[in-house]
Parts: sequence; C-alpha cells; structure tokens
Amino acid sequence: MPKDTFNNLSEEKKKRIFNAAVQEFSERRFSDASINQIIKNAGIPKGSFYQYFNDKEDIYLYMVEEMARDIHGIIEPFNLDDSFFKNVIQRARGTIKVGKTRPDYARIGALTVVDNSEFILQLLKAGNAKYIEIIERDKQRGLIKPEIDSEVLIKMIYIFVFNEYLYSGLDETRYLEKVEAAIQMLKQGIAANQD
Amino acid sequence: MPKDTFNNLSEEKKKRIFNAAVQEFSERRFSDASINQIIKNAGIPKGSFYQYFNDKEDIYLYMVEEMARDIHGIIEPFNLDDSFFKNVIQRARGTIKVGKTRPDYARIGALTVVDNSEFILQLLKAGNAKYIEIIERDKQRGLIKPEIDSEVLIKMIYIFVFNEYLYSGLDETRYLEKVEAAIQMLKQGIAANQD
DNA sequence: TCACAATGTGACTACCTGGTCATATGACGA
DNA sequence: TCGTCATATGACCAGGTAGTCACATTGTGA
Repeated sequence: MPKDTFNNLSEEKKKRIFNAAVQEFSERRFSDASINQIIKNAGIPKGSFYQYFNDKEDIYLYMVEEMARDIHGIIEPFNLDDSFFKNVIQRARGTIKVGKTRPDYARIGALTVVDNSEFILQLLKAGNAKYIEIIERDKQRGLIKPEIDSEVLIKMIYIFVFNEYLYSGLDETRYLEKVEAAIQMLKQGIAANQD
Repeated sequence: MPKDTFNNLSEEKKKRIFNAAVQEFSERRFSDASINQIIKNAGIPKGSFYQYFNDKEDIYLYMVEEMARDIHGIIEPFNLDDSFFKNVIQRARGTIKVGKTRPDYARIGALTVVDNSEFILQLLKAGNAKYIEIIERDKQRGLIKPEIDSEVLIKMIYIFVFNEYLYSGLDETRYLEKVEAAIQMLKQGIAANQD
C-alpha cells in the first residue's frame, strides 16, 4: 500500500509514476524490473520513491489495482451463470480487447507466467480462486466430469493462455485461434477413438 | 562450443567446472545465472573461464550435452511405436527417475519454462520437434484427431509438466498424479456430456 | 639452455542494483 | 517573524554483473 505522502501527490504526478511503473513492468517481469528504471521513467528522485512506496511489491500492487480500475469498462466481469469454458473464452477475448488498447497491460499479465517469485505466485493463486469456484460449480451442474482436478485444469489453461500471449499475442487472430484450440482440446479431448 | 583450451584440461578439472555449472543453472534460470558464481563454485579465475568458453550460452550448451550423456542410461529413449500419450507419460516418469538421483538436472530442465530469453526459446523449440513428429504420426494412425494443433498440444503439455515439477516436483507421487491427470484431461476431455 | 608459444591469473573497468540518510526546501500555525 | 514539521533530493554505500588485459607461469621443441 502506498504511503500517505504518495496519496497527497497531485493527480498528474501520481499518473506519471503509474505510467512509469507500467512501462517498466511491461518490459520486464516483476523479478527483473528495476526501481531505478521506474524513477528514471517518472523523473523523480530515488529518495522520493521510498517516501511514496515501501518497495517494489508495494508499487506493483498499486499499479495492478489502478489497472484493474482502468480496464473495468473494457473487460466483461465473470458471468457466474455461464460455463467455465465460456468464461475462459470470454476472458481470452477480454485479454485481446485489452491488448488492443493497452498492450502494455496485457503484457504485464502475461509476464507473470515466467515469474516464479513467491510474491507473484501468491498473487496468481488468489486470482485463480474464482475460476476454481466456477469449475466446482460446473461439476455439480454436470458440465464437467467430477473426477477432474480443478487445480490442474486452471493451471494448464492459465499458463497456456499467458504463455501464448507472450509469444504470439501481437497477432490477435492467431492468438485467439490458439486459445480456442487449447480449450477445445481440454473440452473434448484429443483422442480419436472415444472409449 | 568450448574452446580447445577447455578440451585439453584434465578430466578432474573439466568435471569440476561442469559441476559448478550444474549447481548454478539448477539454482537460477539461464537468464539469471551468473558466470561469477560458476567460477566461484569451480574455483577457477575469471580469466580462465573466458579462455575456456565464449560466454554463458557456451557453457550452458556444453553442460546440456554432458547431462544428456549422463542420463542416457537412466531415461528411456523415444519409442516410436508407442502412442504420443505413452511417450509423454514415459518421459514424465523419466523426469522423476532423473529427479531422484539428480534433482539438479531435473530442475535445470524445469527452469527453462520460466525463461523467455531467445536462446532458451530456440533450445526448447528444437527439443519439441521430435514430439511434433510423433503427434503427426498418431494422427495418421487414427489415434489423435486430425484437426488437433500439434504445436498447441505439445506446448500445453510441456509447460505444464515442467511448471508442475518446479513447484511440486519434490513430492514425486503427487507430481506423477498431476501429470497423469493433465494427460488424461487432454486425452479424453473434461466435458461430461460428450457430443 | 634458451626462446617462444600456450595457458593461468586477478586486478581493473564500466555498469548495474536496492536502500539510506544528511541536508535542503517549503508550508503552515503561533 | 520564527519554529516546527512534512516532504524533496541526490550523493553515497555495499554489493552485484560481464568482460578485458597486462603480466606471470608453465610447457615444449630446437
């Protein structure tokens, strides 16, 4: 959580610092991102940074919250009545939509997939909790086989969706094709002879 | 490719350097690994390293080749008559077998999944080529649906298998369960009502 | 024995990192 | 006008990185 000194700043300066963070965290994963680079981008002195934030985690969390607020209008929220499949595809479409206007935002998300720091892992775990719920509900609704391991399922999708975005996200058509192919595979299976 | 000066070294010294590389690359992914750390582990001066290798990529490739030679006896090679599924599970079992005697080797492989440097990406692409072949063959044999995107399939499995190893690889039973769950999902699908 | 080539060596350069802290500045109330 | 307090600032510290290079040592063949 940013310190009071940060909250008292002018909107312009807060925005400048936010933009600087977005720039850095979209170029390098959290673990590799540099505070020095952020202050350089923002044009603020080193000392000020530590007057505003405790550390890198602090500004990252602030940035994520701001981003969430920003894309609130673009991305559709979870639809709890829809199936897990629909929600995932919806989300993939959302990622593309975001990627069109804010490729930096989308890349920040995608970069989490190649970060194995404890901080990022915890963040992801929290973010996936909602999906786990939906999967469990779909099991009860008879849409998903009850013996399926929800954690494995969401993990497979999550890391694929973001990994793919990292490498082919710029080509939107191709990206959506790949994601849909992946989901179709998981949905219907790849074996030709159903037994 | 190591320089001649390296090849002329005593087996003992070569082994010491190899071990030092294994230690470093099993603790940090390629991008984060430090040459300084390797020479420290090996007990050789900085200047010597550059007399033996061109750079970090050079020693990494050497290490990978040596490792491949080393686990040749442990891991079973591709069985071209077996299905893709069997080959993947075989490979996962192989990873576990290797992990038992050489957890460092297994971790070096697993760390590739969180490395998005061009160097590692190329290495992985080359390594997956054989699997692509097997998938294509299974399509012709009628074991895999012909419309399946081979690249998506192998990518999903690859990143899942290594990602999972990175986080639960130490618990072998759990790890194998997760991998088998993942493969089963892909094989038969997760949808309850087949249509 | 001598000369020359191959190899060993670590101090050094240039550059990066996160974090601290003494000092400077400016605002605000008495 | 003065004192106090919040905030701004960048020099500085300790530690890390990759790569170079002048010099020392060793080996080898004449």
